[in-house]
Amino acid sequence: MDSEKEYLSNYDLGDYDRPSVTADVAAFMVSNEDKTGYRRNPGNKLRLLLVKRGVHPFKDKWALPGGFLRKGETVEECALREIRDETGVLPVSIMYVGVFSEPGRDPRGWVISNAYVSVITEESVKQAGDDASDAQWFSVNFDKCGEEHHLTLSYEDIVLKAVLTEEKPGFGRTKFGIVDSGDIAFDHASVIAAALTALRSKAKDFKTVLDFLPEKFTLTALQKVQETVMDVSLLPANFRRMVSGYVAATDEFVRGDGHRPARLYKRKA
Amino acid sequence: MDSEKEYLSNYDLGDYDRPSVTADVAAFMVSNEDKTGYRRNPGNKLRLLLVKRGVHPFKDKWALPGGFLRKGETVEECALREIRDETGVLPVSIMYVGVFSEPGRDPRGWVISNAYVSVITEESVKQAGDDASDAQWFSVNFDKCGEEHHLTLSYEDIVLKAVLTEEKPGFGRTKFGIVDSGDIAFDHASVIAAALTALRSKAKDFKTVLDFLPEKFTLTALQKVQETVMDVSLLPANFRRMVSGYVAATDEFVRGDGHRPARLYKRKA
DNA sequence: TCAAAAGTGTTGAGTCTACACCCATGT
DNA sequence: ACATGGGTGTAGACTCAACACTTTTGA
Repeated sequence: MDSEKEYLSNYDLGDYDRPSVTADVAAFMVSNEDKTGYRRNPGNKLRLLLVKRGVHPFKDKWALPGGFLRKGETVEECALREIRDETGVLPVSIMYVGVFSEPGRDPRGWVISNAYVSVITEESVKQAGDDASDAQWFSVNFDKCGEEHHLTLSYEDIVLKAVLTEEKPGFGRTKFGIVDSGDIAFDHASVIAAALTALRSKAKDFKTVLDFLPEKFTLTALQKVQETVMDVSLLPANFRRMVSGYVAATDEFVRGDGHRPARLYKRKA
Repeated sequence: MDSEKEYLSNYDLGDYDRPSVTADVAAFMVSNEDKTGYRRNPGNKLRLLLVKRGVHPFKDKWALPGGFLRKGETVEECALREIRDETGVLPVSIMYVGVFSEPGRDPRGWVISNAYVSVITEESVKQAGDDASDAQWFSVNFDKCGEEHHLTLSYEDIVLKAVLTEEKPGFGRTKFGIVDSGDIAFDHASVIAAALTALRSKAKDFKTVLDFLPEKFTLTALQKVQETVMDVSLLPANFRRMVSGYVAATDEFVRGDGHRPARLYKRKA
């Protein structure tokens, strides 16, 4: 058959040079920090999962969890597999960020990376247990100082400080150029910046914010999460009204905090 | 040196099976159709560039322009190269849509595709000339009928009708499943739907709409473009006020249309 | 003169922000 | 008693859709 012959002769994909493809995941969590005052509410911290590389290149540097795409799976399935292998939990939600294909971004050769943002609840991380000491949740700070963006990731005495520049490639999309990678492996400082920017943009929608929280939660907890992720400050009165369409009240309360008990809410159907 | 040895021995990318990577571009244009009435403004049509495949698979079917990623270029550079080769013009803007990696989406083997949306002015297309008869601008209709989405692409007597379902993969992102590909090659019906959805979402921003227009334009032309892209109807009075922050008036006017001359505007600095 | 489109003004409905205020609790 | 957070009410600012209206032209 002519069509079959031509198909096989003209479209042997083996003729072409092919890149390696990876999925890298920026997995975020909002952690309750210890109370500071004797009846103050706990502060929250935005945390990001990094793994210490055990092999070259970038041996002993910190990197986003990720790995090579396997035949028979989608890029998203690859991302989910990688994050499950690192944390033992399946993320509540996962969102595509973009593709990173600049030549030379990986010293091993021609590697293009697909970045994802993932949101994980603190609860499920605690349940899964923290077996691997080469995977840690770093607290995140990302601020704009003039033209430069400063990304600071810290875990105990480890502090990674990256300096980035914002590049507007014509369309709405924002890319980040690396001025100083701050000892973060590959171009992952740039990937983290893009992922966090995408997450902050999505976190204007309460549905995204709800993915950070367990089944039942107080409205103040919800507010603190949005404030932490987006790095803003909100008035409680207005926050409650805005969120009211997304949550349903339960008849349970949280007592014992030295003030009026807070009602627990859950996601609306 | 130990690190160098380990580097080379452990990270030979040739050990792994690798996919072929492509960039496909949904290039949109807004065309001025012939006037209907004797002093009516022209209607606009949203058009999409498709190319007729000359080889198997999907020989003689219509597909998005695109091609394989080459070593040493980014995915975006690949997309720009492909669209330039098909149209002879460089798009005003190009936006990343997403990655398509479902196994089996390409009968030639393991191929993952990166989709882009691109916006091209009618002017520049006319200048470049329409040499290749295997590349044509199809008018686009994309409507939601109950649960189904109908994508209709037509050029002269050629009509491609695809039927799609909307899949919400948890996050805000929308994916489209193919019920009937309507003789569109590969999974490009799904890619087109995703690209158009992304474009419509971006077209709420006037900066995106301005990319469809030449340097100087009337506010009514601008309004028609937004209405065409987003498939909505707007009140002129309100549109003018909303857009006023994005445009600057010139002292030129368009005369000879049987009504009051319209002032020409340009993009604001 | 008249239809068509260009362009301006205004009104009322709704939304958002900031603030004032009361409630309930554990120490 | 009182600090603390939970929770409600509301006045003023602001935004926006709808509509009324005037202007300018070519046929």
